Amino acid sequence: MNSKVNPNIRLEDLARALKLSIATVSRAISDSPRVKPETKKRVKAMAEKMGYRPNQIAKSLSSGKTNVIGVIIPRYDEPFFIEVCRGIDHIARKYNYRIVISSSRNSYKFEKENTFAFEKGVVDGVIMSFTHHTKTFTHVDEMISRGLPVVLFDNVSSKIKGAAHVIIDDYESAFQATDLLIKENNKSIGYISGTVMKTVFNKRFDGFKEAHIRNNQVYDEKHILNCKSIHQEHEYREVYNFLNKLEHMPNAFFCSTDNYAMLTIKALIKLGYKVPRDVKVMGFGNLHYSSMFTPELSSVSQPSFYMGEVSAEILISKIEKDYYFEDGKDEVILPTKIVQRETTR
Amino acid sequence: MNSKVNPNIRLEDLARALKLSIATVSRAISDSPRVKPETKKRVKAMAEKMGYRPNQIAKSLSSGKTNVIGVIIPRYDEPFFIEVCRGIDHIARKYNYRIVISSSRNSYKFEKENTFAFEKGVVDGVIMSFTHHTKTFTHVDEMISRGLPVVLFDNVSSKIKGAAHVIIDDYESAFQATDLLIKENNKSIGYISGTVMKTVFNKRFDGFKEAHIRNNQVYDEKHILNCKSIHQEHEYREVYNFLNKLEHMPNAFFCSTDNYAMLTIKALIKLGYKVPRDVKVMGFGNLHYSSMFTPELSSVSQPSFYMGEVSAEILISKIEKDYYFEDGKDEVILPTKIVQRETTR
DNA sequence: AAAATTGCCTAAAACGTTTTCGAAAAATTC
DNA sequence: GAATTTTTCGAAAACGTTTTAGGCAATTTT
Repeated sequence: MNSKVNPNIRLEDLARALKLSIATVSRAISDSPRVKPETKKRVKAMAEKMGYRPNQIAKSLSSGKTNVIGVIIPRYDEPFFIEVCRGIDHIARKYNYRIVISSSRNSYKFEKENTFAFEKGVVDGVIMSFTHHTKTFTHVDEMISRGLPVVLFDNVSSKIKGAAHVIIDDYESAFQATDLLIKENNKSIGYISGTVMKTVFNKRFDGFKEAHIRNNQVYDEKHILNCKSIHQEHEYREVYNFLNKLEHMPNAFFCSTDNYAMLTIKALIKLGYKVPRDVKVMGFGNLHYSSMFTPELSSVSQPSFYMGEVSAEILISKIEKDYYFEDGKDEVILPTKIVQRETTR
Repeated sequence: MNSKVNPNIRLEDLARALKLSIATVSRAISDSPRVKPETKKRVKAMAEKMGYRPNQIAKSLSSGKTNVIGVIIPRYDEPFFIEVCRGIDHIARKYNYRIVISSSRNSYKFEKENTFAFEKGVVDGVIMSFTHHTKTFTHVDEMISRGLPVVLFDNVSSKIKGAAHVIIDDYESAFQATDLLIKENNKSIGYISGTVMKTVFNKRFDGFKEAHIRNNQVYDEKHILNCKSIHQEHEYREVYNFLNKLEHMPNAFFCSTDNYAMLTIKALIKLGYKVPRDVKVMGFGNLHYSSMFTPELSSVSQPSFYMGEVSAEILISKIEKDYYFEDGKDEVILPTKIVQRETTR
């Protein structure tokens, strides 16, 4: 069912028009040294004149390369992931790659589907971050064993060998943030986060605990919330109810996400507290709207755009130079930075 | 340079193992009625056993279909576009398509590049929204004339024939929003927006004006701001300075975007005004974080997700059924809804 | 002047499918 | 049991490239 309807011109048409062979035309187009400059000129002029555009599909089939990078993120509607994608895209373009973004819609099943879709020689490599439901990794192992370069970022797993990891030090960052809150004389600090299924959240909580231990301060279990809801509205109710039932309100909250920080602030205000006067709040992620929020949000700044850039650089070097990090060195840890704005002042 | 390294198995391997022809195996895999059920079973069992996965590239080359939809948006970091993409993706999956999202990074040059990349038989159709710098449309005309189905959404142009348009009635929506503000007894209303280059902004301003005319109310030219900046920070300064210099503060502002609404509120609060007590604010877009904002933002709700869904439905029907809207009927106008939350109470 | 080298080009195979055309086998009809 | 129809399968062309292997002419080396 090859629709002869669109009159796309092919190498063969150029060859005929120029009285050359297809091979020569192909080589001329791709600037091979094996064709004489004058001929190249002729070919290129004719290609321009006839409006020739190479058929990428045929190219891919023949060369085995697609110049496409597959990206799998847990969801589209989290600005962090979009920022990472922007970073990936930025580097991809630089090296003449395009990216295909797939969302797992927070489901292990869809994530697996996405990896299968990417296996089929449609992409040259894959950059991905796991959903927090992902506990087995055979789908990734399969990609790797088929020779597809893979780079993992953000929510990764150390169980996977043969893929590079690009992460931040969640533990250390959370430690620093909490340490700062403690040093600024907040005697009791709460922690608000999401599902305990997500390993990054656990690491952040570990950092939170460690900061308390090292400063000889104790936190109250009653001040810890791990939301179970998924939707914004429900999460807000959960946070609100939690805060509402507290007998004693902490001086500050460390939230594992800017989103939770915003919900927390909103609930605090509803409950009649002033932020930061009565309660201070520290977020995590430093999304671009953190600074638009009123009051402006203090946050652990995660280099999301840069994280995408680094992931893409590594992936492309894997693809092109067949260059693999040796074992143990395949982990890149990106620095974070605490940005103090109004909510902790 | 076909790397024999990955042992992907092909139809030929299946055929050999089953002592059948490639043709039969191909047909069995794709459930053609021309092969006996029993043979199908055998083929499918063997395919499963040997881990066969069809090569999509070869499939595309042969069939002339890629099952990929190209999406071009002005920028990644605007939640509205991401929402639209989610909608597109939702429908695309339903019909077994994948989407490739490209950002024009707010540049006409990149937009054109993106359309060229999509022309090359890599996609079956294109869904796009223009940057506000886009004034000529030959790149789109070229796609259409090559037989590539195109659907335009949001920021479109009526100059383009042969592409469907999916839009909201910016004029009417802005009219309704302003009308409501007037009816609720706001005697003077300001308007805060972005560059006048963007036609949707102009239409929204027209609606704003019309509501005044019909209600016999006048607005003050001094209360109109069209920001020229691009970056958040600068825009905020611009809004702040504008408000700061106002001799007389209006009772309410209609903002052409939720983003502007947030900046406006932030500036108002900084200047010591209470929202909504002193000044009311109405946004446009109803992004998912409008409700997380404190105070919660009133906004014209734009069905962004749905807009994506509709665009995808139209595109796919164009692709599959060769079904084209007849002239004049190729425009779908989606309804908006005013969501009153705290900032106008 | 013969031999070797270089520069420029071509024919044809290969990539892995789909699909057309047709043939053989099986089932049905007379 | 022959003729017809239906079912089932196979050979080969096609999709548009890249690349291998090689050929011919011009140039350089012996």
